[in-house]
Amino acid sequence: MQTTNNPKETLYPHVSVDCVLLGIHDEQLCVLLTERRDAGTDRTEYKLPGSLIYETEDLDDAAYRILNEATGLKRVPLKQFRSFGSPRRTANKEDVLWLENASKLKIGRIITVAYLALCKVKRLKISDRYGPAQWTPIARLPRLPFDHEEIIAAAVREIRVWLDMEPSIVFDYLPQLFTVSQLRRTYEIIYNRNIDVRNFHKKMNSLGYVVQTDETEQGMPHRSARFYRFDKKEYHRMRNKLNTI
Amino acid sequence: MQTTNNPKETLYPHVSVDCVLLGIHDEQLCVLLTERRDAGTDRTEYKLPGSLIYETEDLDDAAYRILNEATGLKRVPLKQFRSFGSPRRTANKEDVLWLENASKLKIGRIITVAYLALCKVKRLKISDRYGPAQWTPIARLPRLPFDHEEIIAAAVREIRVWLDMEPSIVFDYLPQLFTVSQLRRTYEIIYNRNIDVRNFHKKMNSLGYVVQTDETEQGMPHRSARFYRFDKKEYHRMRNKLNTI
DNA sequence: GTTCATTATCTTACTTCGTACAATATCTAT
DNA sequence: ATAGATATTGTACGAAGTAAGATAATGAAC
Repeated sequence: MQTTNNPKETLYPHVSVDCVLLGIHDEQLCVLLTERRDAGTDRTEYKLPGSLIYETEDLDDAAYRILNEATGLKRVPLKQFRSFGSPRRTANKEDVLWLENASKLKIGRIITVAYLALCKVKRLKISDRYGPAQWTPIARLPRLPFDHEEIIAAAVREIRVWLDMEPSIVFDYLPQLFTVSQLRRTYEIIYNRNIDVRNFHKKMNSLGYVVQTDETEQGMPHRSARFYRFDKKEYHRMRNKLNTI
Repeated sequence: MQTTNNPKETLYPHVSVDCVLLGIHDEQLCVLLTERRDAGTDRTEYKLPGSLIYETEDLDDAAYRILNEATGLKRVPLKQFRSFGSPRRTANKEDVLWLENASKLKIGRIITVAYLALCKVKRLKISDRYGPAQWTPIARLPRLPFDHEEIIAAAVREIRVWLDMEPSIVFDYLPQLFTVSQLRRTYEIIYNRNIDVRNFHKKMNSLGYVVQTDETEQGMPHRSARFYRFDKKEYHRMRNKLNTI
């Protein structure tokens, strides 16, 4: 491990960015965890995808870099939602050793800026930086390093507020054409509560930016459902109108 | 200025906390700015109260320290609302020079975690750390260092969202006993729009946690207004009930 | 091909909340 | 007593959320 003889260095906190990438798999809200490659032990451990920021990198840029390294995606809406900087974050020596090993830096303390996204990944990429990634239900998280469990809990609370204020993020997540059921199930899983089918229909029709198509879902063992699409132009038109009042 | 010979040091970003302390003065939303003590020039310049975090200090603790240093207050609700870390924050050499002078550190880059509060200050304290502080209308800000103007703009947007979700913060700001007009004017100034007097009355009465007292405002050149008080217990009872649904 | 299970879609009634809007009451100063 | 100022109060409408029943379409089972 590379260290330095200058004891002053530990004065400076390190700054990292962690991404809480949420998705739905097997009807469950999941978070993308990456394998922590630890030469020392043979246990498989997981962590949030994240990294120390580069020397001249904006926080948002670091978040998009991490998103891309972990998933291959580029244009998913990412939201900064909180920074975590308790000195006790690095209380666990094992976590610090791992990070020093990975970063080749002497680590005294780390402040992390946490980002959040709702994203779909077709094939999980095995990136250069991270080991294999895995979608893990938030209800069944393994033990995680640092305060990653707290960060994930905060992200789950936050995405509900975000979705309330910016409904478009759910359409980045869904396919171009989707049924009312798909949209409703997505909401149900994110908010972890049941939504009345009929009222949801009415609500969706009243929005104005979710529009019918002529296509229907085929091959289902019941009445086929109509496909809808998200009208991005209309959405932004309505949103601008709101902001000018 | 104390520097170091180790060029590696510039690798590490510095981390600071800045506080956007909002208050109302002369019917205007104001932010508390502290004088930037700059030996070099004789201009008076202002900045947000803030400081580099101490070596083993939590972010929230740093924010409360800064609040206390700038105002003498201790228990005001403070909310972390965003971190700012663009490398261009330190594009202005003058700002960097000032900070290096003040901190006795070589500054390459600073990431700042911004906090927000609504607070009333009886007498502005002249702290050891800061020069004289001043309440400045957000509509008439002077030129500010770094990206402090952007931070303040974000804080003003944020406090409206915060107040929507946590109405209690406005009662920490008002006196124990307040009139409907005082409450309404506070809202009007924070949201920068007029609110119908009658509808506001009705709304306030429906809340349940704003209760009448028998006292009235005296010495006004018009009909005396009734004093109300904030029922903290009832507020938290209702809030807990909401969370369990 | 009739029935059944299942989901989709449409509808209606009720409640809650926000909003628009004007007259009367009370206090001080003169 | 009057003027000037602010406090207090009620009603009607429409929008949006909620609860709940009826009908439609489809594949599967028989």
